[in-house]
Amino acid sequence: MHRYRTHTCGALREGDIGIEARLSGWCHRIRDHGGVLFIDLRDHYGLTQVVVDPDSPAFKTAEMLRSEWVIRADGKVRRRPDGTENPDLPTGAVELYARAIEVLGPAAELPMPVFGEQEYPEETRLKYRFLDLRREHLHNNIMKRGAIIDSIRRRMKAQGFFEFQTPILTASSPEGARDYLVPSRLHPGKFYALPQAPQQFKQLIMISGFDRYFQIAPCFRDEDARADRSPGEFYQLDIEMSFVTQDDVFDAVEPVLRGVFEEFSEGKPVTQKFPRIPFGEALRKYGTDKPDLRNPIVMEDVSDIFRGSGFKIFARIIETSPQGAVWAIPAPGGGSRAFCDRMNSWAQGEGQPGLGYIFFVPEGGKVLGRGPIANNLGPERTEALRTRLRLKDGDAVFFVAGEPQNFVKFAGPARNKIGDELGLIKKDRFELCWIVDFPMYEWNDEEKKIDFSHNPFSMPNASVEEFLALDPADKDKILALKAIQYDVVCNGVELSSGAIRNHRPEVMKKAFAIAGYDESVLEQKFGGMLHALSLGAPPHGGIAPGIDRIVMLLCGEENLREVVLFPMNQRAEDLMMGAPSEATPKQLRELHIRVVKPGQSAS
RNA sequence: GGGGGCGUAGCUCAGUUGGUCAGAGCGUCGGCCUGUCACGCCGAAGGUCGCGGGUUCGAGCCCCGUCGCUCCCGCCA
Repeated sequence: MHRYRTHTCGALREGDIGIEARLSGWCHRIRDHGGVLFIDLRDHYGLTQVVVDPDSPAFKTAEMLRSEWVIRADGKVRRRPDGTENPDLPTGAVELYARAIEVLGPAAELPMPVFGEQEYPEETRLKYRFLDLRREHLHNNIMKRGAIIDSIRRRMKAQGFFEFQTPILTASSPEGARDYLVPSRLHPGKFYALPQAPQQFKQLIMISGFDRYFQIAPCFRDEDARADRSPGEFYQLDIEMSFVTQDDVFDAVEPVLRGVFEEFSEGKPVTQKFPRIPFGEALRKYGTDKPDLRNPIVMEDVSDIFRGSGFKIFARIIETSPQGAVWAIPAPGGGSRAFCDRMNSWAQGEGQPGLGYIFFVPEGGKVLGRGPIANNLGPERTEALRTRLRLKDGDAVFFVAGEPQNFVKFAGPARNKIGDELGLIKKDRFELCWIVDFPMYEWNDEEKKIDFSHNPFSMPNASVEEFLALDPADKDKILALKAIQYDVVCNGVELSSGAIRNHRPEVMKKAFAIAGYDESVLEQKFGGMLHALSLGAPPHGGIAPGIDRIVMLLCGEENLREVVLFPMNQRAEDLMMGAPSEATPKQLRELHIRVVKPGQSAS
């Protein structure tokens, strides 16, 4: 007989009745009836009930056992007595009638229980992550994560992609995040950077003559966390292809994403053909470049209705500012003063002056708009609004006004809030889309200069000749320029960003010049890359969907920590391992490093 | 760096206008219990009400500061 087990705790069935079995696992739950004692023995595979009678030689040991002790139990598999079967358990028809129990790993009193679903503070859960991971919920999430990654690999390989490994100790990459630095022992005063993404490497792999690269790649960024953004490190499905257009990238990636979502969505519908929404349209309709398409609300510009109207606040905004506009957020079913007032106070809580509204009620066979805006706007214009937005009695419409570039930051959340409050969001589905035609540049109003809008390594959507001919002074033309860059969005979560790369050194130099960077800056920071591009680079492009976010969505979680094995807390600390920690003087000496803490003097 | 929310037993939380307000459930420990599977019953331990200061005859409750957790903004694909 094996030292520890003949079966796992999820294995025994009716067909095993009568055999001698040996199980090892954790004491999940112990029920002591004085005479007879039940132990739910748990391992990775499942749960089996172990029964110990007073006349069993194991009884004395069994009485000492506590939750989460690791034991080995030997005995005969027998049918549970009539009426005591547990249909909720795959092993529920049988039990192990214990003859011998060996304690393999006793447990001190637990800081948090494994049994049960009681919520525990994040801090405790992270410090004792191994206990939390024993719990069914997290355990399942992590296993699902592994299965999702397996599926992604399988799908990528089936499409002719090949997995490469890229360095972890490297130099800074083109993304704009803060780097994690690693001091060099051999080169005093010099540092490696951990890759923010294998961006330059994957491009170099294409320049090296390979094709269809992918990697489940660790990425390191020293930036602050969010619920959907891990501090420090995360994983991307990093992809790059040569001789491709944007359509080729979409054709390669869309089936992988759709396939993996369908495989793990547990029956929830998944978008079959991802719509392609231009960046500008996304802002206009949804107020964000990562729209949640489960929310049916589509905003509309209704400036013309307010222009010169009796509602002076909006009329004046449209008159006085060349960009001034009024957008309508239709709210089907929101047609009550109580709801509109509630949204108004929500807006004020968000730091807005308020959220204007009209709500529609039936009166004398007609539908009338109510509220201060309707009163000032007059019945004709109110009716024009209502028909344009296809609203009926019992509905409402909210307004955001000002310059769109300023109010979209509020309009998007308002659309989400209204959709959420009114129950309009079709949960239980995965709505994916591409966001395309990102602007290449944007205006930096603080520094009064043109900046890269996103990744400076994207190809501008113009011919080489056109682009090189751009006059840096022609601000409007430059700001109207699009990059061949795209995002994938699912349920309002940005999964990924990608681009056709700028593989022409002269275009790259021009692109940086427009953003005000001297050629020497480019040479200094990306000289290696530039040089590589000048020695025969294929047109290439790719994308890098966030693995953690995909898993989070498919597990139905709101926080990445629920799908990462050993996550750090929001302040980028590993409470279990105690990272970061101070280095010893010897380590620092070898690295030629002297630590100056905030408030200390360098001397 | 900034803003919001939270902080009472190991955990989840209650605690009224400032006046028996140091409480419940779960967990832990002890006792009883031969068919439970959220076992049941009895009992016990467990608290600087995050910390510091202030107002008050009196503070878990009000005020100021501070720390921690969390969500968001900045930042970041």
